[in-house]
Amino acid sequence: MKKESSVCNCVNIRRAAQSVTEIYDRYLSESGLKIGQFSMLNHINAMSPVNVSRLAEKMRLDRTTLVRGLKALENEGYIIDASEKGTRSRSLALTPTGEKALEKAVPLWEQAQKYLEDNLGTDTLKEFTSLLSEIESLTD
Amino acid sequence: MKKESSVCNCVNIRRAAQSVTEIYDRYLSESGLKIGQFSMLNHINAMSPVNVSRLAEKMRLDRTTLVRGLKALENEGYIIDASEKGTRSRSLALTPTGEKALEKAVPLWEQAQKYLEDNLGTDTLKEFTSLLSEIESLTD
DNA sequence: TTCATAATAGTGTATATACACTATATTTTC
DNA sequence: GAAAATATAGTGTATATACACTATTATGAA
Repeated sequence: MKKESSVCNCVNIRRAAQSVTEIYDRYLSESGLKIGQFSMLNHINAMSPVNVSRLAEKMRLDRTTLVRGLKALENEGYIIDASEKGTRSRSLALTPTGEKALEKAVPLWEQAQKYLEDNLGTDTLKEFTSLLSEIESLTD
Repeated sequence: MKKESSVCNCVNIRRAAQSVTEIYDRYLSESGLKIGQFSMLNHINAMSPVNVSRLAEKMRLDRTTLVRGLKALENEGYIIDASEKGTRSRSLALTPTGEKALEKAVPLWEQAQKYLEDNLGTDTLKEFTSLLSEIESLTD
């Protein structure tokens, strides 16, 4: 009982993205992070201290998407905002707890990356990445 | 100022899926439908009368995802549930309003399909589709 | 220095997605 | 026919995503 692709390219890529998300989340599950949270922590780690707008720009996500995602990370104690009261721009950075979670997650993320590379083949994955980049550029 | 791909394959495909969604939603905007709603209406049209479980299976979406999406379509008067009171299984079908919306949306969706084909090239799009299918099969 | 403009952050609302769980109808089996 | 098993639907909660809008700080110009 083979499942056919949809005729709709949009539905197809959305389903594939969901599958990949599922794979990454499964690998990351031990760390307690979802791939989106891993990505946020990773970027904050590299950019700290960073404000929401710069982070959103770098991650190419809408700023308001990030506002919500960051809230969960703050509640879990993975990040802090070191900006002074009365100032507008935030100063986000990892807490030691956040650093630990990230350290634990990195090798799991690498396993997920390897899984995809092993299953698609290095060259295919490269082509695929290139195509994704091309597609993304359609809406710039 | 070229934007690099992320090293993370998951982030990359999620962004690309978002871009494609944006393209389709823009083409569909005149119809008042989002691509997800278009897809639901399309499937219901082809399968009616249909219950939520069979629809979810066909669309390869979680059933509970659909429950929420269908609510909006019902509120807008695009679909009705013709099942009798006290029964469990639903009997979903388009209303005349839903049919009109779908008819209006189909050519817009075709334009979006064409846009993607024109911009990626027919062969590339075919390869891409095949890759997406392969990726989706990783989580079966 | 004040007032207009920029930058920055956050909320409300909407769609998209799934998992764990509950609730009820339907079917099967003894 | 009653109990067990299965099918079906729905809710609560969580993440992911963006747009329209509001609010407030920071900056630049007159």
